[in-house]
Amino acid sequence: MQTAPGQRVRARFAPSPTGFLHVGGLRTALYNYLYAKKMNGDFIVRIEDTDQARKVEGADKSLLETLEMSGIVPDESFMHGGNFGPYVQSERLGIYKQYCQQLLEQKNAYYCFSTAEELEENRKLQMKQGLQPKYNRKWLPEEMGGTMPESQSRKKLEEGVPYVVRMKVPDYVSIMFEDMVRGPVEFDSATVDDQVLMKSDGFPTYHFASVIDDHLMEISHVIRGEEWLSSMPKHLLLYEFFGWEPPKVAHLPLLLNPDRSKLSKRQGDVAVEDFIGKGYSPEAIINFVALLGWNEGEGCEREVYSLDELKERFSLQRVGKAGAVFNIEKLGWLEKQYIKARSQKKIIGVIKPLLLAELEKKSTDMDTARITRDEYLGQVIELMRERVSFEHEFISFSSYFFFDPEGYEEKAVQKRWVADTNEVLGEFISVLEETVDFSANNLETTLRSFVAPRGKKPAFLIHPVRILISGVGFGPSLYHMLEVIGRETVVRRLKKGIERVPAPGRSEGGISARRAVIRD
RNA sequence: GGCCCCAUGGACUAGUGGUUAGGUCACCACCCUUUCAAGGUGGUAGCACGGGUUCAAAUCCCGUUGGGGUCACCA
Repeated sequence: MQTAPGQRVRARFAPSPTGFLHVGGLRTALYNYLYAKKMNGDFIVRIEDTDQARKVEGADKSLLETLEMSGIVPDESFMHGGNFGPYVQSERLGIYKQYCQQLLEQKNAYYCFSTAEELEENRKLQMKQGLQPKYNRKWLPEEMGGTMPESQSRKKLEEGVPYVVRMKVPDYVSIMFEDMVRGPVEFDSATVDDQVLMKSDGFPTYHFASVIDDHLMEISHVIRGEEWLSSMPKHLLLYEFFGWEPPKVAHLPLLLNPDRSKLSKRQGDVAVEDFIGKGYSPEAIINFVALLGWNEGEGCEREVYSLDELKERFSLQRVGKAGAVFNIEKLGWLEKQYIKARSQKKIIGVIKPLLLAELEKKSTDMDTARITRDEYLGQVIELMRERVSFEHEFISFSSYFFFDPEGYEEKAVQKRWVADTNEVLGEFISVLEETVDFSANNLETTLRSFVAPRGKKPAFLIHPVRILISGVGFGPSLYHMLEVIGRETVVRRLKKGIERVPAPGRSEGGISARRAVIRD
């Protein structure tokens, strides 16, 4: 995809600041960014805040922050309001007004004084007749072929009657263009309504402002969601009115809900921040979203990409046409891949603050004389990294590395305890107390040689020990777990545990009595 | 409803006239194993339908069906 020499690729992401960035927006931003970077071009962000009613305070800032956190950084920003930031349409009102005037003079646009009621009535009537609702041209000024005398129009203007400016769409013109992902697309201008360009509050509509800005900002490629495809004719007509060359366009397939409708809140989380909050990392989200509609093709079986790798490999030709369901199953898998690949140092950086906060709340068993906190954390991470999907699970799933278990998982106890379990366990505790070499290796030998003469299998002890130490029936290799936790804590927990979990049959109440004890 | 877009297993997709239709997630089984994972091996499951064109169609054309988008002084 070569561009003419001297014609720099410039792509843009143009969100409206009405809330948090959602994943569809993130993907649009990402594709724009990737394409620009791939082509050695510029990526810019433009805030489209022309709807004063829907504008949300601070949304622009949060949008930018989320993008930045994901590694998508605009190439241009400029000083306004005392800060550097992206282009903002509400600060460019004069420009739109000026171009609107030009269209008015060229008679490509006209004043429209119709009231909301009139428009509504007209719409209803047309719908009733089975027609596509469109502006009724009978209301046009006389000189534009309508019925409103010029004098009346001028009078209303002078009197300050509210008005909007509409573009005059020519009749029956075929509008064709080449979409970079969809190929040739054709519309008939007869199906295009006289779009409002300037609203009565003096703000431009999206269609008008974005065309002007794309031209003024020398945007070479407009990459946006498919929901904009049907407004292409309006935009193309505007370019023609101004005599400007339109940018190349690519309409991206939509991101879908599980029911295949356009991705929306209601059916689950859509804000990027929601996913971040749940523990998904920006890298995984970017990776995931990049693959929703794009792939390398040619038998490439790769699934994990960093942002830099995407920058290198992305291309618009490899963007698909069909909508893609945003299904988080695969995102979870990706997150796990990233955790496995992440450096220990980086994980410690994230979970150490979490851990310290936890340690504030409860007293810990961590023997800081024996080992430093970071070393200890490092060992825990090493043991747990294959078993967690999120960084925060390092804390929640391995709390027993830091605190005594608060109880013992009932199901596991029932499954692993038999009549003489506690008896054998008691003897084994004494052995552990005497064990100097508390390494995983030696612990394994010790346990095996302890159990063999008693006619038991290692599992006979392994499971109960695990449960008394951790409270749960799953976790890393027992021997390694014991080594990390350390002898003192191990022995203490076992001694305490053996009192709390009586062997079956010993207590009168059987299972229910045991339950009571366990919940103690 | 008008206009526009789309159509490979449950999800994401490879495939551009000749393939036993490939990969990833999920799912199932087995192996490994002290649990849970991870890993390994294998498996269930797909070209929406109907016509053409062609020696040959998932692939090209037409139609049907299905899905989606859009028809605001919202973007």
